[in-house]
Amino acid sequence: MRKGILEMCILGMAAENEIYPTDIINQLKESQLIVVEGTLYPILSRLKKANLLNYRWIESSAGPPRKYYTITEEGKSFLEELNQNWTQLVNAVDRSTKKS
Amino acid sequence: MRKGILEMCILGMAAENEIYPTDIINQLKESQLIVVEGTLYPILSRLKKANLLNYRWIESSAGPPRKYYTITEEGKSFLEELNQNWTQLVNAVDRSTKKS
DNA sequence: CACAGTACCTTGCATTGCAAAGTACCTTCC
DNA sequence: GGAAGGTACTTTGCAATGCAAGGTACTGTG
Repeated sequence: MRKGILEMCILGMAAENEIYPTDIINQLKESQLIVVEGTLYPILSRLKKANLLNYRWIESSAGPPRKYYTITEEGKSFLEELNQNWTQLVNAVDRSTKKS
Repeated sequence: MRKGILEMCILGMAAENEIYPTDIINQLKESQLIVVEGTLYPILSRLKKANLLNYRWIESSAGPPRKYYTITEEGKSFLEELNQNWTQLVNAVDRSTKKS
């Protein structure tokens, strides 16, 4: 019902820039969405397995290499769907709570 | 994280009118929030057990008696909290998706 | 080489939502 | 008055989601 909110945010980020997990967590935190590793990694694996994301290893200047994720074409259309669902949910909740 | 969206809607309804389950389902459906019995009844039991809702039996003019629910004082403050959480979530998702 | 820092991954649990099936009451109609 | 059908409430078992906690592995520094 209220499925895929985090997926939506993550796919959205990957749609804009090639991005790696720690960065995703930090960006979400900036937006006040606290997400931890144990939440994020399973989502990324799921999205990869579903062909919505791809990744490649890129070496870091300081530290171990990182998995940089990018969105696939399939991911883009799924993202649109999620965006629509989200908008509908917000509207529906709005209607249901603002009803005098 | 995105907890209590349905709870919020249901508590919100009970805060306005004494209401019974089938009515809740219908009103939510009008707002485009599809909720089925298997979802609703456990929530109502939970809210009752947590002292956020009360109910009383009222006989129907046609059919079996109904459980009419009302919100408690405790429920009202919890509802405010849920409303705040919801607003924050909407803002957070908004920030995270509309970036650049 | 030991240590600290960064990054990735897994396991097990609690919560949430749903499909499906079940129980009980009430009215209608023959 | 009893069968049928509608309304209402309830339970069970499953799938998905999010998280805490713990674990592995790579890299630079002293």
